[in-house]
Amino acid sequence: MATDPLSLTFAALADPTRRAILARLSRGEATVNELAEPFAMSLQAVSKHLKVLERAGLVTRGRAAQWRPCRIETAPLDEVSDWLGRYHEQWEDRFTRLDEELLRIQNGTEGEQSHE
Amino acid sequence: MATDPLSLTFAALADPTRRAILARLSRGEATVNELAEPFAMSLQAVSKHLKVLERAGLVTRGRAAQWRPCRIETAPLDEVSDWLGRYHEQWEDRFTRLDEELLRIQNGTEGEQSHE
DNA sequence: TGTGTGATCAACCTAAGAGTTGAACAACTG
DNA sequence: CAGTTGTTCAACTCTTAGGTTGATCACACA
Repeated sequence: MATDPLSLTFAALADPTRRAILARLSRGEATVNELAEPFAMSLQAVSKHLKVLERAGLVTRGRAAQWRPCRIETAPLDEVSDWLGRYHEQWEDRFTRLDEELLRIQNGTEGEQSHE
Repeated sequence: MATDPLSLTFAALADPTRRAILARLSRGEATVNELAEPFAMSLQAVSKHLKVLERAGLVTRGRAAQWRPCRIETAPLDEVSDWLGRYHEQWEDRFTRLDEELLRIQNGTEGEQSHE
C-alpha cells in the first residue's frame, strides 16, 4: 500500500468498521473496549483497526491507568476536504466546458450526436 | 475488502497512481495509452487501476474504434463530500463543546490541567 | 502479593492488491 | 488478407489487510 499521508487516510476510511469507530469517537473519547463492544469481532481486531486509524493520524490515544482513551483527530479529514475541494473546482471548470460544448451543439456547429 | 459504495470509493482513492489518473481525467477524456504514458508501469497495470476506478463508479468508459476513452464521474466524490460534511458538523459541535470547556477552565471551575 | 481487567504482541491463516509477462481479442490500415 | 495498434485476459509472484487464538504486559485493588 502507498504510504503518503493522503493514501493512508483514504485507506483508513475504506472500511466500514473504521468509519463506525470514527463516528463513535466523534461523539467523544472512548476506550478500546467501548469501541469494540458493538462489533462482532475480537478486541484484537478492533485494536488493529485503531492502529490503522492512528497511522493515518485520524486517532490519537492517551494513557489513563490501564486504559488507552482514543480521540478523533480532524487534521487528515481536512486534507481530504482540501483534496476534494480542488476537484470540485475542476468539476465546475469541466461543467463550464460542457456547457460551452452544449451551446455549440445547439447552435448546430456540431454534426449528429450518438445516443450513448 | 468491503464492497459498499463508500468503501469502494475510498479504497479507489487510496492510491497515488489512481488519484493521478483522476487528476488527468479531470482535464478531459483520455485513452488508456494516454493515461499510462506518465507512469513507470505496464499498460496492463494501469488498465487494472482503471478497473478499480470503474468499480467505484469514478470512471466510465466509452467505445470509439479500438479506443476506450475514459471519463471521470463525480457522483462518488459527492458521496465522499457528503460523508465529510456530516463529520464537519460534528467537528463544529465538538469545537463548541471544547470552547465551553475552555471557558469553564478559565473561570476556575476546573482544577489543575495536565500538560498532555 | 496475588488476581482481575484493559490492552497489546506474536504467530498464523486466508483473501485480496498491485505488479509482472505473455497471449488473445478487436478494430483500423495497407 | 496480413499487419499494426489499443486494450484486455490469464496466470503467476509478492506483499499486505483483516481476521483468528494464545500469551504477555500494565495497572488497580483487595
